[in-house]
Amino acid sequence: MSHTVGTRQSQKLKTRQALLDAALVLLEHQSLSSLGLREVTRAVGITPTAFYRHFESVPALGVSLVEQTLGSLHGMIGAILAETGDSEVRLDRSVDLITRHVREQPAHFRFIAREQHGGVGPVREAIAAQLRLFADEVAAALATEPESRGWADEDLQMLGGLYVDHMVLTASAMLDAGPDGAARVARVARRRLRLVTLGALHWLDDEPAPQSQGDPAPQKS
Amino acid sequence: MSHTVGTRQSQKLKTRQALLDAALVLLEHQSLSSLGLREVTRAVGITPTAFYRHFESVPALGVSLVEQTLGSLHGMIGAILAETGDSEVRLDRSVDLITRHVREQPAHFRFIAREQHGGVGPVREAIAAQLRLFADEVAAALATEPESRGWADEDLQMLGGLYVDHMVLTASAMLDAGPDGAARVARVARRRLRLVTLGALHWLDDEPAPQSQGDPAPQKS
DNA sequence: TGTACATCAGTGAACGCGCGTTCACTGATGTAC
DNA sequence: TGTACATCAGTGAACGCGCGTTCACTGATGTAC
Repeated sequence: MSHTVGTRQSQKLKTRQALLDAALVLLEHQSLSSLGLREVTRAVGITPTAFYRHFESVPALGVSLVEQTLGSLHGMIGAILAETGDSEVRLDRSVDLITRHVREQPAHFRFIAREQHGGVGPVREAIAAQLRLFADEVAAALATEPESRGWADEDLQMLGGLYVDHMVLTASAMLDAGPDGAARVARVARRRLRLVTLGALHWLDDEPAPQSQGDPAPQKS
Repeated sequence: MSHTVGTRQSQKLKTRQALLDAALVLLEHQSLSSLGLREVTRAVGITPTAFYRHFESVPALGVSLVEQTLGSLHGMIGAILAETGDSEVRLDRSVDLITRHVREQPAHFRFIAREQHGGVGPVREAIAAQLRLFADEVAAALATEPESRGWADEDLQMLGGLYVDHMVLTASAMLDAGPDGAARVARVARRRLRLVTLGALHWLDDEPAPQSQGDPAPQKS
C-alpha cells in the first residue's frame, strides 16, 4: 500500500508513455517491422536496455499502441449514430468526426492504417480485434433504428463492418491527401456514405418483405 | 542488332525476374521497409553486389513489383462489368474473380494490401496510381450502362473508387481469413456489393430528377 | 570462319555501422521495525 | 522520526551479427573487321 502517489510507479508509467509517444512519431515515416528498439529509446533519452523494463519487444509495444489508439475511440461512433434520426445530418457528423480526429492526431491514424495489413502479426491481429469491436458497436446501434426493422443479424454485421471499413479508408485517404485535400476527400466520403445509406434503405425491398414496389426495377434482365 | 535472341540480355531478364519472385515470397511475412537487399540476393543465389545491376535500391524493386502485379490486371474488371446486364450475375462474377485470383496468387495481393499504406513512399504512390487507373476504368465501364444515365462524372468516379476499394478490401480479408474462411468472406463481400449496387440504383431518386417517389421516406426528421 | 577487342552480369573481399540482447551495476524509492 | 534492508528503473560496457555500399576483378557474350 502506498501512502503518497507512488513516485516510482508513476515515473515508470511516464517513461512507458514516453516510449509509446516516441514510437508513434517515428512510425509516421516507417512501419513497425523496421522500427528499432534503440531508435525508440534514443528518442526518449534512456538506454536501450531500459526498454525491456516496459515491453518485451517492439511488437509488444505495437500492440499496446493499438489498444491505446483505438481503445479511446470506443463508444464514439455509436453515440453519433444514436444521436439523431436524420440520416443526412448523421452522415455529415460522422465524416466531420473523422476529419477532426485525423487532423488532431494524424500519427495515430497513420499507424493504424499502416499496420492494419502490416508485417507484424500480433499487431495486425490486435487491430483486427478492435475494428471488429467497432463493427459490433455500429451494428448494435443500427439495430435500435426503426430503419433496421426486419434486418437479419448477419446483415447488420455486414453493414456495421462496411461503415467501419469506410471510416478507416477515409482516414487513410485524408492522410494521403494532406491538409489541402482533406475537404475533397471528405466530400467523396460523404457521397459514398450517402450511397451506402441509400442502399440500406432499400435493402429489404426485394426479397423477404411482401411490400408494395414503387420502383420500375429497370435492372432485371 | 542481335541475330540470335540475345543470350546475355535474356539471362539478365531471367535474373531480374528471379529477384522479383524471391522478393515477393519474402514479403509474405514481412513488409518492404524491412526487406534486405542481401536477403533477396541470397534467396536467388547471387552476390549482394549483383543486385545493383538490376535495381537501384529495394524501394525501386518494390515499384517494379507493383507495376508487374497490378499492370497485368488492367481491363479485367471493365470486361466483367461490360459482360452482362444482370447486376446479380455480374456481382457474383466480380467476387468469384477476386476469390480465384487471391487463391492463385496470394503473395501478389498480400504485397499490394500491405504496401498500400506501408512505409515506403514511392511504392505507396505507385500503388495509388495503379488503383486510380482501375477506378477510372470501372467508372468508364459504368458510364456506358443504361443505369448510369444522368450520373455526374464525379459520382461515377466516386462509385468506381468505391468498387475498387472494396475489391482490395475483400482480397485482403480473404488473405487474413485463410482458405477456410474465404467462402464466408466472399459471402459478405457479395452482400456488400449488392447493397452498394442497390444504393446506386436509387442514387438519382432524390435530388435532380422530377421522378415519382414510391418510398414513404421514413428517415426524414 | 577466325581473331582481336569491348561490353557487362556477376564475383568476392573489405569497410564501417547500428542492431538486439547479456550482464553485473547503481542509487533512488519503498518498506519493516 | 530513524535505521537497516529490499526493490527495481535505468546504466554502461560488451558481444556477435548482418546490413548496405565500395571497389577492382573475371570471364562469358557480343561486335567489328
